[in-house]
Amino acid sequence: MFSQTTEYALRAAVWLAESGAEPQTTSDIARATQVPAGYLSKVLQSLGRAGIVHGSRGKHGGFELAKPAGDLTILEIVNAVDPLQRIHTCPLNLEAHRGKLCPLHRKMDDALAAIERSFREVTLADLAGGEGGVRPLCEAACVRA
Amino acid sequence: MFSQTTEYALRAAVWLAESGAEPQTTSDIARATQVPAGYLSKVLQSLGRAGIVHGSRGKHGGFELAKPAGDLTILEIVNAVDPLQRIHTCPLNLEAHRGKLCPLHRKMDDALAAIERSFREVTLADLAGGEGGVRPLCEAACVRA
DNA sequence: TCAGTTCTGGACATCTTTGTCCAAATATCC
DNA sequence: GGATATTTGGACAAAGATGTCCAGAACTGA
Repeated sequence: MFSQTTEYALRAAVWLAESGAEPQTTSDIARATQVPAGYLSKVLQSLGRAGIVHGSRGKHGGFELAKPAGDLTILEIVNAVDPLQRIHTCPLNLEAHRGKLCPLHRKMDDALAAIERSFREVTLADLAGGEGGVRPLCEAACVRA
Repeated sequence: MFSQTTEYALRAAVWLAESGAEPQTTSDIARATQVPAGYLSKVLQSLGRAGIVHGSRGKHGGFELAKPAGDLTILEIVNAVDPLQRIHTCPLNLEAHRGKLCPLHRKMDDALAAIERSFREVTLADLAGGEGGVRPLCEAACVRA
């Protein structure tokens, strides 16, 4: 349902939100989030191009969030790597009842709209807090190795 | 977000719900729903194995719903071809806080739960009615060629 | 300047999804 | 029984998603 890439991007973003100002190298993040390092590199590049993270090179380089965690929503992360495609017109390419969706696609788009709404309301800061007694990602991962 | 296969399966199911008792051949359905016939054949086979449709061979053969349209939910169709995977445990394979999800995956699973709930409430009969002034699939497709 | 570190971007490998094609099995009609 | 219509299932092809690898650019510290 959610692509692997989306999952990876979110894990990385949450990790960065937790890491505060310290730039995290690709391999740091890979270790913590259990994402294949080579692929994570690609994902971080996407997030970079989308203006969500910022990478700096050389010693003490790495990735940081490009904005405060409270200003970055889950939706932005998702849309950066694998955009949530709303259904605007019936996929059967017909001109009839322009714009208005048939009952099936109306229902499907409603579901997408609900996800969009719910993801727009949550920022990385909300997730990084560890509210509810459970730390972000998973407890053990948060024991920063 | 929803796979091509899911989309195709739903279109076919809605079409069959509209068609009542008349068995529809694969190519009938393919034409009406604009799905590649060869692939649709595979999708219908999946739906058959899941007990959602029933195919009969030979002249006057084709596919029909295996149950009344009012007894088949969207969720059943979706789960037959591309099961909605809830998130039961943190994907980071850690033993910590067994069962309890971290904030990120809690949020993601909530979204999945909402879809599941909403799809469980809608039957093919609901969609086939054409309520709201818009016929199922798309108007033009319903002009049965 | 030099060595070491890290991102960047491209080429490529692998796996999954989507799509095509066809022979065989089964049903109907004459 | 023979001709035709249709599903069934398998093999294969094409495209996309995921994953690997490496050469080069850019930064840091000495």
